[in-house]
Amino acid sequence: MGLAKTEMFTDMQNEIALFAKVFGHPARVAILQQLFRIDSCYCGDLVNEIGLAQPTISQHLKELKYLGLIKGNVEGTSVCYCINTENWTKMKQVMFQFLDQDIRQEEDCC
Amino acid sequence: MGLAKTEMFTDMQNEIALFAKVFGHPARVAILQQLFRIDSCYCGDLVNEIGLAQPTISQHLKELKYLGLIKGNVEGTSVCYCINTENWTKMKQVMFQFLDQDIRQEEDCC
DNA sequence: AACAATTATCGTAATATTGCAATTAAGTAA
DNA sequence: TTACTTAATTGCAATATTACGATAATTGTT
Repeated sequence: MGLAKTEMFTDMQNEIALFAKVFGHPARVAILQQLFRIDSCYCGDLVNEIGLAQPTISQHLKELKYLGLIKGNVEGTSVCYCINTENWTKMKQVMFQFLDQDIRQEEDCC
Repeated sequence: MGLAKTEMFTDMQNEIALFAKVFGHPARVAILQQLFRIDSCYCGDLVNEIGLAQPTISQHLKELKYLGLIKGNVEGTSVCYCINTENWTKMKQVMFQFLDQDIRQEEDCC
């Protein structure tokens, strides 16, 4: 199939999966780390830094933008990308709630 | 292609992506939530609870087990699955470090 | 206008993922 | 042994993802 049956799951479960999926490729992880690290965040800089072809980087940026985790600001012929800190914080709350499920559990059940 | 060029990225970036990828499907999110929630965690219970076919659940369990996030204990003809709390904690440290990159950043850069 | 620089989009090939029917494997019970 | 229960594996079809060459779109420059 290759198609997740999203209608079987809760909105929260689907939201967690969507955020996780976008982090599920090392190029997007690298892009985000780079955006956090540097001030100048032009698309071309990311292409040079990461080493994938320009259309590939552009495609990854599109996915990150679609989820609202980054913003793109046109500056002349370049586009300055950066983290959307407000949405990043919201995403963190969702992911932390999921990852912190173990706070009460002390032992493995089997 | 469909093939991530993992050799271009750091071990940490690939590790983050691997963990994230396994959370990138709502069925696996649901399985993990169920394992945290209930004590009896037989494979059959998960099949009934989640509503996907048994081979599909079994396949998702295999991926979670491969990453060390769950353990499977054979009990007669059943298999009792549960969270591997030690590895879950280690995974959390990796993911938290990635997600918490914004703690110093106050404003969007553009 | 013509050209250059930068990024987005399109099209396509290769690979990965998802889901399940059918089957197999492994244990239990009669 | 035979029958039953439960879970893993196999095989396959449908869809998704990744990567990039070619091209288009946009803006700036001369």
